[in-house]
Amino acid sequence: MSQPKPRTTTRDIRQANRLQILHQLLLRKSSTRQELTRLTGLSTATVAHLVGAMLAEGLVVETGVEIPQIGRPTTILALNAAGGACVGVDVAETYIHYELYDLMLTNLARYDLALPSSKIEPEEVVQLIVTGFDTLLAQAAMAREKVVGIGISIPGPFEHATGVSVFAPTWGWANVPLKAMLEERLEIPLYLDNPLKFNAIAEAWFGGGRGIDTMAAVVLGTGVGAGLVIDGKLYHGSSNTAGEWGHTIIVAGGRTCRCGNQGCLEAYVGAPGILQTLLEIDRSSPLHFPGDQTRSIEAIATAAAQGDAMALEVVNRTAVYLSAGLGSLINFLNPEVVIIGSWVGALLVPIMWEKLLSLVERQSLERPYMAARIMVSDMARNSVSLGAATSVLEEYLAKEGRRSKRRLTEKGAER
Amino acid sequence: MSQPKPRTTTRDIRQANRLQILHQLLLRKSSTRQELTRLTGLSTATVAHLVGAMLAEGLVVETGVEIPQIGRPTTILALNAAGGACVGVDVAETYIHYELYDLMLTNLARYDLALPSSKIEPEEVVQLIVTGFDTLLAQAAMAREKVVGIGISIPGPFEHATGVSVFAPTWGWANVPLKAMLEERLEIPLYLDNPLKFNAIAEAWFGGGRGIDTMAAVVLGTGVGAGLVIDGKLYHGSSNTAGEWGHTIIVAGGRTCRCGNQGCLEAYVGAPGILQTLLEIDRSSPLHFPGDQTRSIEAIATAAAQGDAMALEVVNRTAVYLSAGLGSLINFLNPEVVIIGSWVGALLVPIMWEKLLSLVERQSLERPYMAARIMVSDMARNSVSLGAATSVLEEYLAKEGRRSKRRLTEKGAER
DNA sequence: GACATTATTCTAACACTTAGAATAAGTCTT
DNA sequence: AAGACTTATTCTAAGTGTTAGAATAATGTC
Repeated sequence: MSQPKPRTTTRDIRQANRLQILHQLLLRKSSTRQELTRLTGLSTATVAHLVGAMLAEGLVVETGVEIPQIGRPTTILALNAAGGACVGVDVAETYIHYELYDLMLTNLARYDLALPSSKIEPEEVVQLIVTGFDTLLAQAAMAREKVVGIGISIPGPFEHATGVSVFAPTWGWANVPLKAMLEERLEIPLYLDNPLKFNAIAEAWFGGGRGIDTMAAVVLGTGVGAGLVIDGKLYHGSSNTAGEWGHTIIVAGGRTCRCGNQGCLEAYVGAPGILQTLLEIDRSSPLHFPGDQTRSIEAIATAAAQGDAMALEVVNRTAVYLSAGLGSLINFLNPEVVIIGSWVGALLVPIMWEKLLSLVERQSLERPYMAARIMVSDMARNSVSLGAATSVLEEYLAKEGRRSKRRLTEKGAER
Repeated sequence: MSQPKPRTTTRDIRQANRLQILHQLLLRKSSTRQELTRLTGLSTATVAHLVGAMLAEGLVVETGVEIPQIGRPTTILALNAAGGACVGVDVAETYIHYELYDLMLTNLARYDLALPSSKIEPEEVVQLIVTGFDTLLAQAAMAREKVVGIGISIPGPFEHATGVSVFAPTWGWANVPLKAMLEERLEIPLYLDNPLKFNAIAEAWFGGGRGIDTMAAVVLGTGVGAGLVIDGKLYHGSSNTAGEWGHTIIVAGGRTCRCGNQGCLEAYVGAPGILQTLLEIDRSSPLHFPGDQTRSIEAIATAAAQGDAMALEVVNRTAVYLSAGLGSLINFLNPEVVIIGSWVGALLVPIMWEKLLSLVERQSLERPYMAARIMVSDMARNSVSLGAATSVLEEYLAKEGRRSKRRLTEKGAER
């Protein structure tokens, strides 16, 4: 407020309107000027004007006409899917997942790479990203020049202002200037952030958060966290760590969490926490496969579905813990939608659904509970890669006149 | 996003710029066109233009000149404090507090009314607000016509869309159309909300939240809660109940809270919760004055300050609970500032300060903790009444051309 | 071919902000 | 007291937008 903020100008209005149109085209795959007028609330003149500019830019194409019973046919518009490509890379602790998309975010290629469980140096990760990117392009025979940007998800907090990966817990990284390192090798626009944020973006654009203003996209996997969307925008917080819901304390003085604190939600409803609950019930449970979290959680899910008492007990206790966390979240944030995602969520939450809902209802206040629609993510695709690609695409779409500006500069240089 | 939102127009830009100038004038008491240019980042032309309009409207006045060593003197500008008045009313469970302010939010009069501890009907409260308002005006010899609006804080959730007070716990109210009832009696613009929101607004404008984008204003009194400011604006949530932090669960299966749930933060760090902690330590503690919460908490504070072991134990345990709630809040919201307010906060937090900070540090992640400045509120004034008046004043200032528009309408009627 | 209907583009009006020129209001110098 | 200098404020014209309504386009029907 006291800082000399960038001024708001009429250009910002145009930009926002433009992005609104592009959003709709992305979500609906195709549309018409008339429909866009209704959807955006803009005048037909404005829509025609902006669409005209996008057609000239090559960002949008006319894909056909719709002939009505009577009257002039309506031109059908769509994003120029082939006008470029974008990439989402999900760097996790045990793998790197690469996905290539066109400008309508249709998946064109994907590629997986397992990481060794040992410590890994930043340089190695950079190298793997670079070579994996090349492999991905080769797979789809995509020209490098067509890629408008790469979104990269990295574990741990990321600082946008400096481009620094602040802390990657399992690898012991601290303050790695990852963005600069990558920029040196990949001369393409980059967008880095952590998977919670990207998952939330994917849900907001393509999942249960479509058209929703306020949402929490909860991740229930090995780790636990949330990405928050407020007023239709991803909320970063003051140092880009908002949404660290997994370290909400639900049992004062309870289990020790990997963050060093006691009683964190993650220590109860993250995969290792759930397995700990299992072992507390039965130290030698046959559902537990040491060293294989995924298999163990799957075993619990299967057994519970078949009515196994021990598995059900684990699921029920987990529901109690989870509902405490969800209730607090709903009370505090008062979101329209809460979407539960990631693999543990997908495996276990459907089994505990009824119980979970009634527990959340009990553990939250009436009004916020009534306002919140709780759901399990229905995204078929890899939400982190998709969200990463979406972020970089959004940056690309937002900036107008990329091409024409460049042309202008070239003209300027010719003189 | 799919609803036909109101369009953004250039008027909105003007409105925002106007409000920015008025904000600065309100915060600084007086300023100059030059200074406003620097503070807002607008051009001198725009500032002069907007200030010109406000002078014509009578909203701003030139209060003098500042004669520099050299050059043309600078005109000093200020809000036209005497141009109107606004009122903040804080309806609590045991009292109603009325305050009258001028347009620079300088307090002109105040008035208190004790409420009986019995149940009270909506009609009675409406009546008391109306007569109290008259008393307040009489006290300051203020003409009723000069009041531009009344901000009213009521306990429990309030629904802006319908003007309904959803639920006032102690009085057993449910879905009372309070706004309509008041509007019928007071033909003056009204703004209703609950005290958490108004306290946050007061802190954001005049307390530790000045110039801060993201903030949580925590209230530690009989009840516990927070008001959230995000991106410089009060955050309401999807059904205007965001910030219900007091019912965050910190001890799964713990104490029963008055909300019916178990283990809520409020059951541990609200005044009754703290007294329960005291009685758990010593069932017949001399620090406990049955039926007099305030006195009991004061007694604990005094005894702890003098080194009384039992009081210190109560304070320490409270610090442990409170830090769990604060840590979770800081992790989840990642605010720039956390301000602890209300009477229990004022009495006990300074005593536990060092301990509390180190506990919060331990119970939150490093980055969000480092980003958050935690502080005890330093507002001398009644923050709820002030925030209520501020809200209504802001609405008044935001709308341009109130007077001139009215004039136009009158002209229109003359024809 | 005239008419009806719907889509799209064109035109002129209107609402802003703002760079830079012009003007205003002082002090300082001579 | 006139002119130089300095800073504040206003004025002017240009630039960027949106948009209502007129004009035009494209189709089917009679």
